[in-house]
Formats: sequence, structure tokens, C-alpha cells
Amino acid sequence: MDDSCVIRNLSHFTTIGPEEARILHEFESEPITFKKNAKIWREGHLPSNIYTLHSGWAYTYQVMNNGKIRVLDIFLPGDIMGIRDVTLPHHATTCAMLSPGDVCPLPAWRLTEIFHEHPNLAMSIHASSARQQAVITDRLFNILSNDAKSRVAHFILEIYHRLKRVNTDLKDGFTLPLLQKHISLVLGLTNVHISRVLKEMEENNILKKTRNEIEILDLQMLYNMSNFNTKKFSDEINPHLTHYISKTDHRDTL
Amino acid sequence: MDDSCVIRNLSHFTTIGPEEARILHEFESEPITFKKNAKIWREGHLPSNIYTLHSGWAYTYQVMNNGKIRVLDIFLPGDIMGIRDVTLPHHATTCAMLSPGDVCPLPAWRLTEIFHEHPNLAMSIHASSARQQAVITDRLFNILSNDAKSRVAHFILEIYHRLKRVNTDLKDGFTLPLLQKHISLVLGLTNVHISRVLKEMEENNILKKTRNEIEILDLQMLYNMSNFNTKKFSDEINPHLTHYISKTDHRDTL
DNA sequence: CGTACCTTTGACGGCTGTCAAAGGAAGTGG
DNA sequence: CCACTTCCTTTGACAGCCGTCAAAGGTACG
Repeated sequence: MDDSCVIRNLSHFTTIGPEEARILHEFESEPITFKKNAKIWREGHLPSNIYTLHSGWAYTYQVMNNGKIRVLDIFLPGDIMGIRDVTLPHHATTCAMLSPGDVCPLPAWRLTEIFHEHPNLAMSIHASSARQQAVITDRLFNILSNDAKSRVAHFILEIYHRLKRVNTDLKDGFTLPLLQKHISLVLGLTNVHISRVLKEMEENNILKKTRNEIEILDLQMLYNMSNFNTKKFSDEINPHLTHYISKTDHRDTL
Repeated sequence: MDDSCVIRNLSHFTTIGPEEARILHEFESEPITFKKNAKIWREGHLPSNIYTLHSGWAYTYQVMNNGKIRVLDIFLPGDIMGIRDVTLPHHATTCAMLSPGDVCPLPAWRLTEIFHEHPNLAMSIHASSARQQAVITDRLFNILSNDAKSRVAHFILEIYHRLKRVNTDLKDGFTLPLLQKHISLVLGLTNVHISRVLKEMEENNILKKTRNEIEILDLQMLYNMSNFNTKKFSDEINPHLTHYISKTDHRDTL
């Protein structure tokens, strides 16, 4: 039951009763296996599902008129994908797999039902969405005020913390299916400059990245370089919101 | 009744029945007048309210260890403020007034009740939150891929469209209580460079900004410079989500 | 084994930051 | 209402980070 990465994700925000667990398991029924580079949804299309990423990595991007690509999300196993777009009449981005993996769709109308019938789950989904937004916001801050070296350090720490959150025994060396190209598109730099920065960081024994792996050699230095703020990965929820949630738990069992 | 800017804002996303209107009016009861530069909330504090901005402009920012400031949100009349932070145990930003104005707080626990008792309002609030997020996302894309001139053009258009959304008869000249300093902090540039860009835009008859006003002289040129995408300001909602909402409208009247 | 893609490296240029100083506008107190 | 202070804007000189372009070497994949 609780080997579900989605439950591990959402259970941080509310108590998951048997009824909620049943709903959440629906989030992971009927997984679909996607190949690397397969598209989950396409920019401009009507959102018809939200998705949970069971295994593998994915990302979202926009293609501009001039052909340039801009990357927005990097999704890791356990992430809910598409919750930002689901109220919109058009997907703002295209979503594609970075590595082969399993994805579980949940129809949008089921989300509406969940909002109506399980308000504490609705609040949890909103809370999870707010956490995702906090990651984007933090990356915006990173790009607003840091130079290239600091941006890279900050981004590596973002990924490291997000992985560690659902995989507590993560080592300092781990799989990172992102090419220099992807990192450059996330951070608003060129792949050429990413190459230079990574080379310098390896020479300084801070980290070593190969095509599919990365090893953090000096975690403290990464923190120093990036002014990384770990507080945002707190799973606490605002205590003002918890009173009614317990009241509803009671209701649900009636 | 419907001179409420919050109702004008949220009514885009759902049908507002009399019961919903009653709740929404609570969003605007007991307005508090704030002076320029007054703080609405402070970074690190426990969020205890969400707020609707009835009049005046506000913004959120972070102060870094080195004293640098990073600006995240620019809030206009009618915006809901603090919905992103309300599930978190700490405010990620400080919120301050850019100009004198009226703000109406709504206690966080009331939001929880609304999530439980008015699920279609909950979905509307989530939809409104997603629209705010879309603005931030679009600004991230702007900063990722545009140079200084394009960033400024894009940002002016962002504000112009957001103002026009709640004030349909907005002229090409309007109040803009943002100093060059604020614009530079929003866009990750220096105030010196903003000064240079604005000077050039005025020389090219694109726009003219004074301390408190701005006049758009060549709207089409702004679009051309910025690759601005107007779609995101669509107020349509995903039709997959509307079925249950009408069902609930029915329920609420029982 | 060949092709396509990714990474590395160097040279060069430009956009934007930094620093500094002067002029202007707004706010404050007498 | 004026004087004073503080903050904002403008302008110039200069420097540096990072983008662009190009070519070579490395790696994955069919």
C-alpha cells in the first residue's frame, strides 16, 4: 500500500485515511510505459488528465516562434504532473520523457469529483501544487540574482533535495538523466557555458557530472556558492489549515 | 454587489450564485487602509490570512543575506494575495504596498471551510491561483530567453493586460506606481540599465514612462519586441471541469 | 560501422554590470 | 513656504561575464 510514491508525496500534507488511500491508489492504477522522448501532452491541447510519474524523469517546455526551446518543469518519480495546466483550456507546455518510465493518468473530471467529495485531499493537492510552484519561484529567484556558477550549483541542489525527499537514502552520487543542453535551457544559459562551468566545478572538486550520473564532491561548497534555502522543502503545513481537516476526517467515516 | 473587483476576478471561472456571492463579499468586508511601503506580511512569519487587494498596488520580495532584494509578485487591484503561501508554515516573501490602498484579510481557517463547503469556489480559487502562477511562469520564460529591451517590453505588456482584464476601458496612458528600481528587480537587471532601455524606447516612440505614469505609444511594436503570448490571459476554464460544478450548483440550492 | 548527437575548446564580440558624479524630484521639518 | 535631506534618474567610462561561431573529439545508437 504505502510503497506508492504519490502517497509518500501527498501524505506529507494530510492524514491519509483508508478512503483517501483508495482514491490515491486510483492515481497509480493503469500505468502506461513511455519511451524516452515520448510526449505526455502537447502545448495548446486541451488538458484531459493529470498524471503521476511513477518512474523515470520528464520535463515540460515551450517551442518559440524562432525555434528556441524554454524548459519549465523537471519532474521526478512521485511528482504529480499537469496540475498547473488542468484548469486552463490549453496546455501551456509540452511534456516529454527524459528517460523511459511509467506514467499514470487521472481524468480531469475525476479531479473535480475529488475536489467535491474529498476536500482534505483537495487541500493536499493544492498544497502539493504550491510546493511545485515554490520550486519554480525559487528557480526564478536563482536566475534573477545569480551568475552562471551559482545557478548551476543551485539547480543541482534543487534536484538533490527533491530526490532526497522521496528517497531518503540517496547517495552523493546519483543518476541524472539531464544533458548539458537541458541544464542550459532550464537556467537560461548556453550549453557551451554549462560545459565551461561544469569543467571548472570538477577541477575544483565540487562535483563531477558524466552523461547520466552526477557525483557531489563538496556539498557545503554548493550551499555556499548558491545561497540555497532549504526551508522551502519543509513538509510542514500551515497549522491554521489543519483544524477543519481533522473535522472532515471524522465526517468521512460517517 | 458586482462592483466587487474580487467577484469580477473570480466570476470568470465559475458561475457565482447567491451563496457564493455571500462568501465572496466576505473577502471584501472590513477593508484596512495601508500607507505606501506598509507591510502586509513578513517573510518567515506564519501565514494567517489571505488578502484581497481592493485598491492600490502591492509587491512581494525577498531580502538576501547580502542585502540584495528580489521581487516576485506585482499585485494589482482585484488580485488575491497570499494564496501561494497559505499552505506553507512560513511566508516565503514579504509583501508591501507600492502605493496607498485598501486590503481585506480573510482568515486562513475560513479558506479551509470554503474548501469544504463550497467546492466550486475552491476550484475557482485554485484556478485563480493557477492564473497567477501562469504570470510568474511567463515572466520566468521572459527572463530565460529575452534580452533587456524585450524583457521590459514584455513586462509592460504583462501589466497592461492584467490591468485591462479588470478595467476594460484602460487607456494607453495609465498610472504605473513602479520606479525603475522596481522594474529592475522584477526583471533581474540594474536600475541603470532600465534607465538606458526606457530612454531608448522613448526615443523610438514606443513608450514614455514618467515617475508615476506610463504611456504606450506603439503597442504593436511592444508585441513584436517581446513575443508576448496573449493566450494565457484567457479566462476560459477547462470544459472537463465544468460538469460537476453545475451539479454542485444544484446541490447548493437544495 | 556509420551517423547523429553531445561535449569540449578557442577566439572574439557585445550586452549588461559596476562605479561615480551630477541633476532632478519628492518628502520633511522648521 | 522655504530649506534641507533623501531618494530617484541620467550619463559616461570601463570591465567582464557570457553568447556566438566554428571545429574537433567523444559517445550513443541503429
